[in-house]
Amino acid sequence: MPDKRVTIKDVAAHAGVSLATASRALSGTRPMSEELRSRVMASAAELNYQVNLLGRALRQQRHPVVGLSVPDLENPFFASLTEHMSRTMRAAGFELLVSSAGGSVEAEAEGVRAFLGRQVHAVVIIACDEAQSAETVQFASSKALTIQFDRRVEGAPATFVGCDNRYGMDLIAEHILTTAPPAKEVIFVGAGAKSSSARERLQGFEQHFPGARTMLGTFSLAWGITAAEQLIAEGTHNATLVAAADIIALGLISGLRSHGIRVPEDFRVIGFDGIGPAAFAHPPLTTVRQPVEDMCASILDLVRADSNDLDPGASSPHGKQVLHYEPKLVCGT
Amino acid sequence: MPDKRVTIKDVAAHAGVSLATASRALSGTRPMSEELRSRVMASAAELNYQVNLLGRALRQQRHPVVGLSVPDLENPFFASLTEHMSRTMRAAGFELLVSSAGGSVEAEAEGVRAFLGRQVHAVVIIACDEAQSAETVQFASSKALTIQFDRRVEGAPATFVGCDNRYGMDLIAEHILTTAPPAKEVIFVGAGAKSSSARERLQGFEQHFPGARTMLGTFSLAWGITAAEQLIAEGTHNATLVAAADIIALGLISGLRSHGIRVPEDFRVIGFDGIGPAAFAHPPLTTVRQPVEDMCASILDLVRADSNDLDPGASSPHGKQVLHYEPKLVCGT
DNA sequence: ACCCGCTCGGTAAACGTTTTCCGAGGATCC
DNA sequence: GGATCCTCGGAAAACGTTTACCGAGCGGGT
Repeated sequence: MPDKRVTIKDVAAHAGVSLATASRALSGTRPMSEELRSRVMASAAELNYQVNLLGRALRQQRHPVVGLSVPDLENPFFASLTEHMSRTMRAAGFELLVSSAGGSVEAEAEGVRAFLGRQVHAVVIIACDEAQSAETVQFASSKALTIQFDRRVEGAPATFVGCDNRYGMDLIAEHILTTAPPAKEVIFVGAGAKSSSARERLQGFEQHFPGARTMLGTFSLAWGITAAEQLIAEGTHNATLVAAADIIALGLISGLRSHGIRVPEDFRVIGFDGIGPAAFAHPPLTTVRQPVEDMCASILDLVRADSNDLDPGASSPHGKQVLHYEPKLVCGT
Repeated sequence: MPDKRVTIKDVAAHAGVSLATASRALSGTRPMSEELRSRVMASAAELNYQVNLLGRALRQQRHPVVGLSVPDLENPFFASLTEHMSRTMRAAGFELLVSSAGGSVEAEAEGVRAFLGRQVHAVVIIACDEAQSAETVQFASSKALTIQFDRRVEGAPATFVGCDNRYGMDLIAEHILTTAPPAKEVIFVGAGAKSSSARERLQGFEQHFPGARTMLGTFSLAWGITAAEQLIAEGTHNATLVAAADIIALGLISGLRSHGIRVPEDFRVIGFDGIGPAAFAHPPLTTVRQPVEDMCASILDLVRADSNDLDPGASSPHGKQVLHYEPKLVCGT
């Protein structure tokens, strides 16, 4: 049985002061006599008052909220990113609005529109589709500070924050070449070119292993399993599998092991991302871990910088900017 | 370079009509001459106008938004629930606000307060802690329609939607007794009693296997692995392991297999929840699947019913209500 | 000719805040 | 004792909408 709505007007009346005084007492905007302040506070507590953030945001013309659009929460990497963003933003006094596109470009667009309609301070978007999400990113950029995260789309004037996928592949290649017999075949199990990360990881791999075999599917457990079965069906006995994401790598391992194949003795599997389950696998998956905390902190910095951007022109240019973070190799075996 | 803010006033001026007309043209509240309407629409498009939902919500005194508080997005079951809720609510015209507590009761409380401050239409909460979250649920109930999801707390006047954990355990027990040699030891690997689901599943198990061994940890992959190693260290060779959640079951399997133990030949593992990766495991994990879609639909119904609750007294009582949904057995092996 | 009712545009109030401006009262300084 | 400054409370405007109310125009029924 929800209360009747109680507004600051009720609090003011109950405490016998004006609206202005009540507002100042509650928000501490201006110093005031201790006696009055505590009287207002007491009234607020008694009436179970809670500020209406909509009214506040409307009046103040700012809304300490950032919207995060992710392609799909069922992907543990994105779920983890969301969790980290939530923590980071909350600690800095920003609320996080999350919208999952569920893989649909339309849902993504709708989610971002809802963010903008709610006057979010910034939009952080992990684009669904390198091509089709461009319009949405463009639109968001025209309305609010927009930051692309993890996946980049072409030609949008929005700062990008993500990890250096090429460098990650350098690390993986170096690891393979220094620890494995080069005679072993190296196969890339990646994802189709719908996202910049899929593309960059593939390109990074091809640069180090020109002519090597590549198998492309989606960023999912299911694809890893399918790829494993395909390899087994073909009679491949022994190889180093480089997965474009941990979730694929886990699928590969599951698929291989369920057919009695030993990992890492027969097949070696290497991942990318550094999600939690990878570390818990036995033996732990060798992967390159994205510095998620650093990237979130970087996004927070961008948001904060824009917050203080009340003197236009005096701060960082609003143009495109690319912030790459270096992943680190995490050796499991 | 974000636009100057463009309001409906600008659109009205540009189209040469009054605010009221502009508003009516855009929202279609009242029929009007086609010529005027299209002129307003054209102006809005040209100016790249987008409605300010804060102003609208303030005026209309309703905000088609529901807030969802989850304990931890890194748990794939909750991530999946979130994904489903997002889809369900979006399709019905409600926006979903997500807050992850990251396991912290304080963060949970803060998130819910933020929801309420934003005048959400309803709060859906998966409580972090059966005891400590009670206050938060109570508070939410006093301010808005509040629905407890999956985990219940004591004595809060909020409707509960979740699956029938006892019945799920009935299904599992029946499955075990009809398909396995009863001589095999049955062990429960669950989670501590911080949540109603952990408790109910444990109690359901104990009812069917009185005196059987129970090991309690957390709802996590790590705990599954730890438990597996503990069993191996103790020299257990052969048993049926009933996990309180798929995520624990997957940890068990991973832990067992990495020591060369065959599943399901040596150890049989059964899960609970029906998350995606369980189905993709090889062989697929036997588990009971929670009817997530039905539960989300049920929540939507509750939210909608309350939406139409403009004639107070004529509709469903706002009192406590418990909606149990029956999970279904999904046989992997 | 008159009135009724309908259509459709505008004016202004309202939603819950914050904040600017004003003014009353008191202290301080010459 | 007056001028000046500071402190602190209140009245009212503003944020961007929607919507209740009003009124003008007009067609049609008696």
